Amino acid sequence: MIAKYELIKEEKNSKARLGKLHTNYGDCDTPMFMPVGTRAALKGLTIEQVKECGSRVILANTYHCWLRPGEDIIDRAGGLHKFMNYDGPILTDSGGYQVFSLAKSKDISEEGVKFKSHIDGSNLFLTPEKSIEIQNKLDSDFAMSFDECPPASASHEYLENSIKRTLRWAARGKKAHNNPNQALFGIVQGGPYEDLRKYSAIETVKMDFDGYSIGGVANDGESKEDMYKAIDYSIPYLPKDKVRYLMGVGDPIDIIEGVIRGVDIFDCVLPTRIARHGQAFTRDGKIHLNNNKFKEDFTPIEADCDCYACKNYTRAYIRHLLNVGESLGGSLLSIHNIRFLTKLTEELREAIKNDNILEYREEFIKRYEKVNK
RNA sequence: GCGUCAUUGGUGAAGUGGUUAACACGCUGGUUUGUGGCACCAGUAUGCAAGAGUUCGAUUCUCUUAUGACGCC
Repeated sequence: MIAKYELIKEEKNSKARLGKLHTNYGDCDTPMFMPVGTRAALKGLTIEQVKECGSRVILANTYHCWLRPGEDIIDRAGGLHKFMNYDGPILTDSGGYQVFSLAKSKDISEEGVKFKSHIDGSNLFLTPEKSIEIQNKLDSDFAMSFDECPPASASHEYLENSIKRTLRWAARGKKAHNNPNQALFGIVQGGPYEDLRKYSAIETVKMDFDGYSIGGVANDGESKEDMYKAIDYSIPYLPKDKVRYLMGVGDPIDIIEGVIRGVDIFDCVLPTRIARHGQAFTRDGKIHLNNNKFKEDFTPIEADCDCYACKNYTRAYIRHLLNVGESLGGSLLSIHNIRFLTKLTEELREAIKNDNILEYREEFIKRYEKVNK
């Protein structure tokens, strides 16, 4: 069975929506945040710890799994779920982002993208068909079309060609797709331009995918305004009965803004990455737990947080772990940060039910940005 | 007791008779948005053992003292 989205309720004062994703591995309430396990692992966490954070879908990366250990090995292991011991839903990225983020030199042609492995420099060639074939074997529940993820600085002219090629790639990928248990998403591109987003969205929807992603946001210093424009210009053309996924976004305020604009699911490396670098999300803004001022702070990261780290450890201890380079520090902070974002989406769902999401946003931002300033 | 050599920031250390004393670690801030990450960026010695002298000018030359290493009675 292919995962299916069910729209439950639309919030009265915004475009926010409450929904449910029915998958082979259980239902997921949306809006939802998905943590990222790039190489079929959430850095530093066991699968039990990830589950305890309240997250449902885990994202794994096609490019990284393709290079190591290789999709055939994962296939023989029984697919990603068995391989990484996760009995919940898994989403795989197409590799399009890696082409953008880690290939120093790349050769984009109609056929696909030629670039060099970040591991050994060997020549790689990724095509829409290849990306889908790998994802089919990985056996994720959600697969992404292979797209071009252009930089935020890309011109209107460049993007116009790029989104058209991405559309052709989407069609090829859809044709190649062959896994009856896997949903396939199309990706809307077009930078911050209304005409391009509209065109990309309409044409992608014509191909009738199982869900729609909004891509190309939050790249290399794109402004918040441009990100919100990208969402606002894409959403109106997406069907209500399909799930909407804003790729790569995970700053708490961006999640709130995304939900209000009609986005259902998000993923981001932010909670785990900043955790490994010593930072924690809190209601009162982001804090640097490796700061000297926490040296003798024997309180939890957040007093009223129900995560494993907050229930059992103090700021001073976590600071110590970070300070001496014990990976447990990053693990505990990852748990807290993932829990923070899943809790945020729980509250957003509640706000949608109560039709007071705009008030929720106001109060959240007021508190979140107060202490930071 | 005598002789030789050393003494530079929190640490390991480069270095020069003349505007801001290299670099590394540490420390202190910050950055991070479909994860190439124990990453990245920035700041961090008004002072070169102490005192005196030579000099226009000394951390760099000279002397004395202190401390240390090695060698000799």
